[in-house]
Order: sequence, then C-alpha cells, then structure tokens
Amino acid sequence: MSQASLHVDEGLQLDNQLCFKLYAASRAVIRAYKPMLDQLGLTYPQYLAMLVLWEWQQQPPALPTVKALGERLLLDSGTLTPLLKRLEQQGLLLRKRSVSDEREVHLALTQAGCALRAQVLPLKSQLLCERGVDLDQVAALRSQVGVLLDQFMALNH
Amino acid sequence: MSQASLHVDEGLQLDNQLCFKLYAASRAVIRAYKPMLDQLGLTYPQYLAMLVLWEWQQQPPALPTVKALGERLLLDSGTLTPLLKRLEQQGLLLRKRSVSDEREVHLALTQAGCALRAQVLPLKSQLLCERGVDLDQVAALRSQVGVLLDQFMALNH
DNA sequence: TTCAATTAAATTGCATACAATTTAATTGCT
DNA sequence: AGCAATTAAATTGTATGCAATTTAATTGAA
Repeated sequence: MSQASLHVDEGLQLDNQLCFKLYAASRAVIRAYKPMLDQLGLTYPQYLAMLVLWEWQQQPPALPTVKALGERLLLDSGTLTPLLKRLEQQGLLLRKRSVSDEREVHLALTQAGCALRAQVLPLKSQLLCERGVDLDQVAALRSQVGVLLDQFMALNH
Repeated sequence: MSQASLHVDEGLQLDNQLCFKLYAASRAVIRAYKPMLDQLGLTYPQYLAMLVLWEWQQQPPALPTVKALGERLLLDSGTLTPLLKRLEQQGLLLRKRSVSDEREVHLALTQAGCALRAQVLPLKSQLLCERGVDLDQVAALRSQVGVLLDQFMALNH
C-alpha cells in the first residue's frame, strides 16, 4: 500500500502502529525466554547484562564500567545500579571502584558468573528447537529491526 | 548466512540477538514518541489504551471492559487497573461496574477523552515528518514484526 | 593554581510489567 | 436449590525504565 492511499483514520488504529507491534513482540519474546531464564535464576535485563559481561571477557585487559555496559544496553545507571547489585548479591559479579578514577565502577565476573555461561547454550538450543524457529528468518528480521534501531539512535543523537 | 555456518560462540553475542534488537528498538521508538506524548499528557501505555478506546467508539453499542482492553494490548489487570485509574483521574474516561455482571468494569471515554483524539494526528504527522520516516518502509517492517508476534502468540497459546 | 564545568554513579520518585494471591460474582453440574 | 469451579478485577510484591536530582571525583580554562 502506498503512502497516499492510507486514509487519515487508519493512521491511529492499533494494528497499524509499528510501535505497538514492536512493543508487543518484544514482550512476547521475553515471555518465551522466561522458562530458560528461570532455570538460570536471571531476569531478562539481567541476562542481557550477563551476555555483555561474557562477551567482554573475550577481550583481554580492561574491565567494563557501569557506563560502558549502559552504552551497550542503552540503559542508564538508574536502571543498572540496582540490577547490578542484585547480580552481585547472587554472587555472579563484583562491583569495584576504579583506582585511577574513583567515579567509575568496574564490573568483574566471579567464577560462578563465568560458569553460568556454559548452561545457556544448551537451554537456548532447546528453546529454539521446541519452537521450531527458523534461524535464517530470525537473522533476516534481526537485521531489519537493527536498521530501524540504528536510524532511531542516530535521530535521537 | 545459513544456519550451519553460525559458530557456536556467535550464538550468545548481544548483537546477534533478535530479542535485544526488538527490546532496544521498542524502547527507542517509545523514546521518540515522548515529546508528542508529553504534549498530550500521556505515557506510552496510556496512549495505547486511548488508541483502543478511540477505535472502540467507532463500533456502536457495547463499551469495552478491562478484560477486552487487556486482550487487545496483551496486558493484564495488574497493569491496567492502576493505569486506568490514572486516566480516570485525568478526566479522560469513566470506570463503571457492569450492571449485568458485577465482575466486569466498563470503560467509557469522557468528552475530554474523545476530544484528545483530534490533537494526535497533527502531532503524529509532525513527528513522522521531522524524522523523515518512510511510511512504506514502516508498513513493511510492521507487517514482518506482526508475523513474528503472531507466531509467538500462537506458541504461547 | 583554583574554581567553575563536567562526568560517573547513586538516589529518588513515578509508572509500568507481571507473577501470585485475593475478592466478589457468575456458571454449571447434580 | 446448593455448591464447587470458573471468571473478572483488584491487590501485593518484585524488578525494571527513566527523568531529575544529588554526590563525589576529575577536568579545564583563566
């Protein structure tokens, strides 16, 4: 359908809103992750934080700061500080003030935090398998949603 | 890239997660709506609720219930009850126990609630225009995210 | 050097999400 | 009719998101 042929009133119907589809799809996917995350003892945003910390570990020296984690997840300290305190209480990571700059807080995985990674892949494979997910289709959609995200990130400068 | 060629470790990288792209894109789009919603005095979920109520008005007789609204937005009464109380306090709608079934609560827009609709379209046009959004591109992506949503809704039966 | 501006976290306050429970009303089965 | 099962909202408790403010540390320009 072309832009011009869209009647004015159709512009406010819920089913025509990309924003609602994104919002609903995001929550539906998070809901699908719930059984797996329950087994890991993580919430969804906690899981995303762990993904970043696991990934960071591959790059040798510098530990990530709260700020760096926030830039990756697009979350601020108001959200991350309490979330990271909960992960620390669970024994998955340590929060330590930087020596060179006392404003910063470095994040370091514990043994338990590292070890948890090994449990994820089999659980995730099981999840994808049970749902009969087509990985190529998922990759295609991820790429397109990624383009949209990049556009909005650029415009929100 | 085909399924088989994806290395195991790539399966846990944040940028390869459709779930994260959806989650981040959803929040980015909501963020983009913020200036418009501030002018309307609504939060984003409140705006979605109003979209449903405005749409419902086109169909003559029956008023929507909390349950019906929840089915449309995929939200439960735990989220909707306080949200609807806030909209009621703002004078946009009335909550009234059903006479025929006292378990149900009917939702009726007030004059102010109806009138607010007229302010949305110009603000939304302005938003789309300022950001140079391609409506056809948005419609295409909406359709594809909608398919994903339907798949997950079917699987979460 | 010194002090105003900036920066990184933390804190505060408000509004969702959502699981689990509770309350009240209605249905359905006998 | 009588009562167990079901249903619709509301309530409770936990964990985000995010704007706004605060605190403490660091920078940078006069």
